[in-house]
Amino acid sequence: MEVTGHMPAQDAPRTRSASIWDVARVAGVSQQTVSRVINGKARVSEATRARVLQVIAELGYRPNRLAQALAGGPVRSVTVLTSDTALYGAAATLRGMEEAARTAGFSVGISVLERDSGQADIALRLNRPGEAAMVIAFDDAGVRALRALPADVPVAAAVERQPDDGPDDPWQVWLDDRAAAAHATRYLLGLGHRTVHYVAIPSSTSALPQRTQGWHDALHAAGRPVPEPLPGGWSPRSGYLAVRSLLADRSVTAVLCGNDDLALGVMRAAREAGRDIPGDLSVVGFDDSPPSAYLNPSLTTVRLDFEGLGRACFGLLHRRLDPQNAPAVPAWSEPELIVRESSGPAPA
Amino acid sequence: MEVTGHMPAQDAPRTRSASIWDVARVAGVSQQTVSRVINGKARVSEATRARVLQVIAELGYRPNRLAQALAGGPVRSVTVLTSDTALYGAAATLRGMEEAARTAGFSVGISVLERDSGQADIALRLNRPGEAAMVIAFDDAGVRALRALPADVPVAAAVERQPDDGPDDPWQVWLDDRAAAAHATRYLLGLGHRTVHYVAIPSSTSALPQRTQGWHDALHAAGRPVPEPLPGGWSPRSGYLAVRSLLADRSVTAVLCGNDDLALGVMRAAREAGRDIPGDLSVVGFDDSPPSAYLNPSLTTVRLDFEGLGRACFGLLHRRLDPQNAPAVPAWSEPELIVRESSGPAPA
DNA sequence: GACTCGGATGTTATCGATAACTCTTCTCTC
DNA sequence: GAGAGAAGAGTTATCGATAACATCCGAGTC
Repeated sequence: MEVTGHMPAQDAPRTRSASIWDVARVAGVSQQTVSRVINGKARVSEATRARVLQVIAELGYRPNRLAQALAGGPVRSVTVLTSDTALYGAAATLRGMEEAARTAGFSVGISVLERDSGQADIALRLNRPGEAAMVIAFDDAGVRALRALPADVPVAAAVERQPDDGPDDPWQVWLDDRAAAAHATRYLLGLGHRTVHYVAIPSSTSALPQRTQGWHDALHAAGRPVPEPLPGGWSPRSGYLAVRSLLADRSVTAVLCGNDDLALGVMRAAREAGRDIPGDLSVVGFDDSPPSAYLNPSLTTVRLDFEGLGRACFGLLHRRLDPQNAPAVPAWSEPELIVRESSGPAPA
Repeated sequence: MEVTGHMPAQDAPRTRSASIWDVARVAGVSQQTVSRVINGKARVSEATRARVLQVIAELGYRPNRLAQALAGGPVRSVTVLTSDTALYGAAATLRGMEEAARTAGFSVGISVLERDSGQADIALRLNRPGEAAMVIAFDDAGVRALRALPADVPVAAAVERQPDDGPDDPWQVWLDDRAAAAHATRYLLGLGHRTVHYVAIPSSTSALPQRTQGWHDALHAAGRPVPEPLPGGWSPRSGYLAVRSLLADRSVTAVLCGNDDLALGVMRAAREAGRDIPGDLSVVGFDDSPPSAYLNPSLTTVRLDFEGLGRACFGLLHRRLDPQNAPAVPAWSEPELIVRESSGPAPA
């Protein structure tokens, strides 16, 4: 049997909670007045407001969000579209979004994008046409979802790439991982490494990803040889496979990885190849995921403020939905290189 | 043809997507008939059904979930209440729940419980009174939320503890980590360790947690000394702090940890204490979180099927909501000890 | 042929809210 | 003192669906 709401009042359990009508009846006013009190939009006399608020408290009344939304009330719910939440970046961004949204009184929906999810069903993931959405578009699936969203959906997105081509989309936030990658690369060069190899995460665009670009620029600017980037996936295993054959070459002394998981795989490959870290080989990751400080050796990595990014993304959406009242978009931290044990001077 | 009553506005903006009325008008039937076709509950002639379906396709009509829910339609949305999703167990369970729910056509809401969130506001996290919920109750906050939910909320929960006291709640799923902890303990004893120390995760109940219990039982049954469990938190740091002073004692040769993060901290403490793993000290974790296979040394741990648990939890909820049509609750895997490099024979 | 029966549909009420409009009162000008 | 404004509160329409009830009509029964 399905759960229905159309129960006759007689034998309905008393559990059904108070509606705006109940409040109105008890308070001796019209339900519209109750609505006014709730929303604080229109003017209500102080006496009436107090009475209504008291009745609301007594009855434990709480507005039905569905009804509010249906009636065209202010948007108070967001759906987050994200791909694989097993990845640290996406998961942390989601946490930031959820926290900010919840704090602002929004309810948060979540819908995970399959790698092969078609564009057609994206809109179906929203509870109603025009519902607000946030997209975590760090990978291809996310970017496609963002593109596939109908134009009438108010959306804000956390994206991987700094859009330096095409018109700026004011409803996007990103981390400057291009500068961060360049910084990490210069750090390694500064330790005396002749060049730096790079294991890349999958790109979300056809263009050169920002991290790859930053790494490339730094090498180029320093006049160092630029090796071919090694294509990796998201997992430790893919990092392991990407560098396994490379590490036999002792001239490879520094590896920058597109994320910490790749670095984990690279460190294992190094162990198996008999390379000492950081004596023989320096490894630097990206993300500063929770385990990285406790790895053996602990991982030098670029800390990325995904949670802050997520909060900012919601802040942006909030302003888009309600420019008048939404608070300023919170700032998030710049990427920061965290130096730990896995990196050191180039071998003599 | 004349339609009375709920006639949609003539001059509605074109941007608004099709409603059931639009479909009805184009198909030349009443909106109730469209509703019948959508829900397939009542009988509709084959010709009419075909025509309506065609119009639905043409107009790209999709039912508004909010309106359906408000009108008392079948429940098609769930809110997941969970505490800190930064923890692997909760995050993986959430993934399983989301996947299963999405596959079944449910929309998924998520609300993260703060450590100190009061009981009063739990019901406020649901979009309407009586909305379905799932609770990830692996810790104290989750358990309290589960208790605080009003009785009229259809809920299923993933809990930490096997309820062997009190009446069985048929709407709960759990992993048998008691048996798993016992198994892991026996494994270590079998390697020749005199006893096994245990670093505990925080308890979700006042009673002895299942993992602690299983560890205790195994030691007791083998007639070994039972050391005091070491209270840990959830983080690597807490594991590090919990055992730092202990490891000076060379008679401590085996440590079982309540989760992999604790194990990570324990391994670092061991490194600093100059203890070799697994030569001097065996470390076993719990969860089989993604990095554990790539740690140095790779971590022996108990694999827990959190995703399967999450899927099962949704399956249970689905059956609760719709006993007639919901598919069978999917099975999930038993805990399994994954032996890797971090454990070995007791030192001579 | 009147009557019942049940399948196929249409009509109306309802869910719980908001928006737009209306209706009273007062107060303030001139 | 009459009309303009504005505050405070009520009425009605509407959002997009489902449930309950009403209606229509052809087939079978006696």
